[in-house]
Amino acid sequence: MKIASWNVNSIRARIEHVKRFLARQSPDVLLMQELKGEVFPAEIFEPLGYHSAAVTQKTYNGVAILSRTPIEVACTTLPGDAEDSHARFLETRIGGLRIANIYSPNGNPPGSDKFLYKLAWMDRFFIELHHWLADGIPTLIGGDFNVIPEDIDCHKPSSWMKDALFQPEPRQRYRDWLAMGYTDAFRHFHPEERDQFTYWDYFRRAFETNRGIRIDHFLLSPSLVARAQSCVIDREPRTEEKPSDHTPILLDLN
DNA sequence: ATGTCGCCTCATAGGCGA
Repeated sequence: MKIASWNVNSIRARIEHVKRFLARQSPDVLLMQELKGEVFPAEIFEPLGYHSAAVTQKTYNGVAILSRTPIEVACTTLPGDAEDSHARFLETRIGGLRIANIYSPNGNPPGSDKFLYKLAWMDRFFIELHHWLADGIPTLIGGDFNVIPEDIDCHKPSSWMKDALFQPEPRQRYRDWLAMGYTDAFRHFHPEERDQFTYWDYFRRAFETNRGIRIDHFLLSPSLVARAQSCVIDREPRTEEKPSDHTPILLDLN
């Protein structure tokens, strides 16, 4: 089972990119983030053999899942704050797995209300992860986590020191999730590998010079680790015309 | 501070979020 995750930075602007990715990689499941629009074009993907489920809002955020097999939607909001209307969370069941798609808050600049929202969102997600461990359903979480886990996950730590994605508080929360028992799939297969990124700024020729960060992740519950065969970053979509600033990660599961 | 995208509107330029 091949599962991919990709922050497309507007589904409308990236339809042709996504179609090319599906044709080339033929994933069984694709998680997408930052749809940036109220309407999700499910009709585009049906003829290509994909079921879909989406959580959207106007202008901002938005997450969707494509799957070759039917999707059962379990939850469309992150529990813990009834006032929270951001489209950032989609929990599903696909083929006996819990597959959750998240778009964790960016939180810039540090110290702002947006930063506090990021930390609160991550605290709420911790509680959800805790419940999921307890119920024993094999669980895969994928998405844009907006966290640079370790120094080797960015080209140059000093350039990210003032960025919300690199602050001690969100990084500690990500480590708490790992300490709870979840495995960062990419690091599981590439424990020491440097210069492996999923996001590059549009400016300053960041992609051409590989000055990026690794912020798109797959987390595996303990029961899934032995079933994971590989986890790689596919840089090809980032080389195309008018690309998203992110590129997909891919997980192969037995 | 800046660079570059994509979205939206008190819309064809500028603000916001990333």
